[in-house]
Amino acid sequence: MASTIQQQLTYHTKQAVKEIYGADLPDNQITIQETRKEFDGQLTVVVFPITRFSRKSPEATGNDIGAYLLRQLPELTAFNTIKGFLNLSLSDAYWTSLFTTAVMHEKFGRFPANGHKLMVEYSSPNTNKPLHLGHIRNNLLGYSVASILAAYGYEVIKANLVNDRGIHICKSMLAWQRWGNGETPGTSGMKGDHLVGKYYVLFDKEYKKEIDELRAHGHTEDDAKKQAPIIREAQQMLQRWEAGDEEVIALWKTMNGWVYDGFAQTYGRLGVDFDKYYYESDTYLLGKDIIQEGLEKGVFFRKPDNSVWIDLTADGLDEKLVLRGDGTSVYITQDMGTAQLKYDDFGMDESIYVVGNEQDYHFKVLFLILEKLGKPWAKGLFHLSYGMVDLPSGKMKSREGTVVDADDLMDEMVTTARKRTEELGKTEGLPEPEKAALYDIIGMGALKYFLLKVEPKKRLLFDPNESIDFQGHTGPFIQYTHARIQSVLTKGGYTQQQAIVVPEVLTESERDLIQLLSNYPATVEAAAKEFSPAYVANYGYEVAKQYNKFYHEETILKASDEAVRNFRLHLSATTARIIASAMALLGIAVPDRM
RNA sequence: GCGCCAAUAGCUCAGCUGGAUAGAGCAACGGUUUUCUAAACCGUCGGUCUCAGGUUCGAAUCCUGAUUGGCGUACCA
Repeated sequence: MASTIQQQLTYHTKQAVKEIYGADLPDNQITIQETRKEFDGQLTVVVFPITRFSRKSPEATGNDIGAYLLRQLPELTAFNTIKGFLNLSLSDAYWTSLFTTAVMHEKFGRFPANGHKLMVEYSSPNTNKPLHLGHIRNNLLGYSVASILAAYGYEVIKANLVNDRGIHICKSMLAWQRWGNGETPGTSGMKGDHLVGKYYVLFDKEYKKEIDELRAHGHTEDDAKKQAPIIREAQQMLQRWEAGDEEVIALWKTMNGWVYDGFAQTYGRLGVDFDKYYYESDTYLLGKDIIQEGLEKGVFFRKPDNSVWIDLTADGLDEKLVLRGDGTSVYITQDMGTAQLKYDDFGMDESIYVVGNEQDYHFKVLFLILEKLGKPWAKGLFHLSYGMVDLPSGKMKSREGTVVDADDLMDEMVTTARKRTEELGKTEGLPEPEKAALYDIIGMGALKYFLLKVEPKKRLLFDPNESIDFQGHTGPFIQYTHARIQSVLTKGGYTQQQAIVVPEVLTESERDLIQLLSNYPATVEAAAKEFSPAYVANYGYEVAKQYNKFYHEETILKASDEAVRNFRLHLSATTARIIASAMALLGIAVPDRM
């Protein structure tokens, strides 16, 4: 692959410093950035670091280097130095050639396979309640990061570790047994996960009531929480589950089945999928052989009560329990075992856990332990920690019913999309099924973009009273730009096969658009390295915005010159393709009309 | 107490490994359509980048300390 203009500029700037000032300029001293709009040129070399070697003013140095570069690089047409910034103008021939040889290419922005395998574990729901807005963020992040890494050349495995057992599941089961009267999704008309969630909430109500009663009779809060009859019953149910009690297992299977049906619907609407499911009911006993291994290696130690610990105080952390005195697992025991299992199954080079930032400490400890155990794959583990989605009233809590339900929110988004679109009269004459599909694309696009445009680690505020926007820096804005381009292409009779003719001279908005489009691969790369879909989201917005500017400034179909018309159609088509490609990395569909 | 994370316009957010006068959107106000989709475009208004020091030719960005907020520090998951 030919070297980029940035690489050439770096090289020749070094040469210039060597020839003119007789000094070696280290690579990290060379900064090349895009020229700010208010100045002439497209690329800028920052000359301050060079003045150390030139012993001249920034302006004089810039002029020296600029003159040298102008002689060496035929792509350059002019330069100017302002306050220590050497602004370079590249010829229109350079930009059009960049466009036809690279940007226009079908696979522009997709990297060749790099031979590395990577797992993204995300979603990982509990099967005792429906998904809420926080889960949507998790799912979209996981799906998008997986797509971005695949585009960057990884072989990606999407995994979902389902938390399908434990005391929280037994709570729903017990409440259903007690108050359900045999209610099923079929008899109630409720989506399975919502039905099960209803009983989880009922359990909690009863539990709270019992706690209050006990406290009224003089128990301490801690004691009341342990002694409440209903929680004891749930614990007994968990023991029966672990003992393989047929009745409990049957109920567990039935109710989990309802939940899975519900989740499948929600996942389908979200457009996320998985290559591999792990179930905690299969993995919760794993990890004990690793405990043994750690004891033998002297990484772990046993306390008199028979519990097993690791001392991480030397690493600035605490002592951490890894196995209970009675020999049963804790959370981290399972996670050690599951990490080993996943590696044994796939042998991946890297493994990303998409989990909320409340578990930062847990993963820090987990990764450190695996490293101390000498697992060669431990250094490939990464916790993609994201911020919680908060409501104005604070954190969402399923037990207390203060959540924004995933299904409700999606319904609302699609309904709003329908309303907005019909107000604008955009879909008159369209058959109903097509309308419905379009509203789904727009509503989901608004929601997904809203969640993905924000840097993952930042927490997100969602105000249910303020609807998610459809104008400005939003998904629908980008979708609209795509639809608008498709409309122009259709009217212009454009086909991809048409040979491209390039004009001699570009307008500023054409040049800016080409330059922006040419940044697509670098954006994908940055997003992949930082595991941040936000880069791609914001890039898509920039492209749409720049295209709209171009669209308003120039006429396409009625361009005076046939070559210009042809070129602008190709430029539009390429813009649409890159928008569609970038949005696909976010799991956002783009319509051909809206 | 200790640890991790965040703090940028009234609100929601960008700002890449330090680089020019800190940028978008929303909200408010004004303008643009007999011409390719006005979910658009252009303009006005809006900032002591939480504070105080430090490093540097240069700091929203790096370092130290404080303040505020979130999370964690469970033999819960």
